[in-house]
Amino acid sequence: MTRQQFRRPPTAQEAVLAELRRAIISGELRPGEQVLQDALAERFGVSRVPLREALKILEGEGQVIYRPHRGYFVAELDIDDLREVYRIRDLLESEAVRVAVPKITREQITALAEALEAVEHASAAGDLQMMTEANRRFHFGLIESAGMPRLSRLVRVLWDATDVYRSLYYSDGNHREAVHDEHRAVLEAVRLGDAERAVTELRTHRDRAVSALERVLPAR
Amino acid sequence: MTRQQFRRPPTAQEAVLAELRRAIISGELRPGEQVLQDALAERFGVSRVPLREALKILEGEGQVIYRPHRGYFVAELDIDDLREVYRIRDLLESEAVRVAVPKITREQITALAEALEAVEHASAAGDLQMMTEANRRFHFGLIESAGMPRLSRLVRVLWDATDVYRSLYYSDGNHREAVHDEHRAVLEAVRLGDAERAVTELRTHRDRAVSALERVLPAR
DNA sequence: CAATCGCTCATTGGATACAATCTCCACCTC
DNA sequence: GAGGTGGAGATTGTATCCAATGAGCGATTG
Repeated sequence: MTRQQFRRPPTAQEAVLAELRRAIISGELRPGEQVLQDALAERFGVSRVPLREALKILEGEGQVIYRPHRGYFVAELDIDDLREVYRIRDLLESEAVRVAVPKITREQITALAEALEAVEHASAAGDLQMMTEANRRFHFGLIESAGMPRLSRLVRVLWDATDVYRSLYYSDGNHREAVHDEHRAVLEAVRLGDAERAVTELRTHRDRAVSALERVLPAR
Repeated sequence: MTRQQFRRPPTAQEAVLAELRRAIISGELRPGEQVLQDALAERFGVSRVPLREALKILEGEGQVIYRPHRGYFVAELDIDDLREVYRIRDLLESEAVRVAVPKITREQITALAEALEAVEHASAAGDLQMMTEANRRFHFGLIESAGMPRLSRLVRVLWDATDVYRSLYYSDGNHREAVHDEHRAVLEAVRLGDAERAVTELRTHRDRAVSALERVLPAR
């Protein structure tokens, strides 16, 4: 028997947290909007207690802003914020790649290749959700090979903060094409064991996304 | 009238959060120990609800580990963790300094000089608590001059994670002397507008602390 | 005697109820 | 009419109570 993954969320707070993330990424909860606890709790079928605990986690990640006695508000990200997030990602991800490439294993490279293919398949099938997911597998497969758990965690939070914009970027077919080429270039550099090359390719990859988004977003 | 600062914590969770931080830094709550909610809530004179919300914040910062249905445990930091934290600090703080130095103002430099003096006075007076506080003013005065709020926030969390060890380091008079010299070197480089020099001096400053701590900590 | 089962108790998770605070707007004052 | 004042209602903050889960341990069974 292939062990069944049976992943029920063990607590309501975790289930709510997952739902909140989804709602924020999907835009159901819009930037700047107040999170009305009574309404949301009722919608999720839980009381306000687990909802508030989930919100505290999001507060720590900067996804919502907390103002005492006023409540939680979905964080707004302007261009400057986006640039800062991507700049920090550059610093952290470059380090991760420099550490990871020299010690990456065959198996890990295989997993990267698999994720890369999954991205392209999902893209071709027009399944943006699955594409986003596979894209994470690709990038974090590489990053986590560095064996720096705290760094990986920070990068994950930075990705979460800009998830809204990522799907916006992917919705354009030309962007998706560019993404595929860039991924291949990264994987090739990793295969060759050329860390600096991988760092450069990843930087190109990110910079292209930022410039595209800069053209779409409000200037502050 | 010099406007009174009147800083009562507006909510119980914030008061509890501050107390928890203090308790963790001071070692009252020891690494690995379970945070017994009933006991702590009673000790702080609040119910478990605000306590749990404060713990969620600390969970997000990595100061406590949460295991569903089992509770919260004070995070343990071994040498490898310490090295990783300092490596990430290096990446982020170096960036902050490179951005900050070219655009730092006279007033901000004056504030740095003031903080530096406060560190030395507190050190001479043997007031480690005040020294720690002034030390933060010095370092974050510089970092925040970069005008990168998210980066500043990440660095703050990294500092918090190693606060326990920082006081350990300061408790040695020789270390405190070295700290003073290193601070002056940093400030001098900032005054000269030499960002790379400041980055190097800060790296020395950090590296010295890490090596000293490596000699004290358990090897994992 | 080893392994498993099932009970008990300590502890956490969550729902409900109530207290505290903020927002908003009608009203008053000058 | 500008500015301040004082509720009313909405919303958040916290205490209390009960349910759910997990750890420990003795009993049972092969």
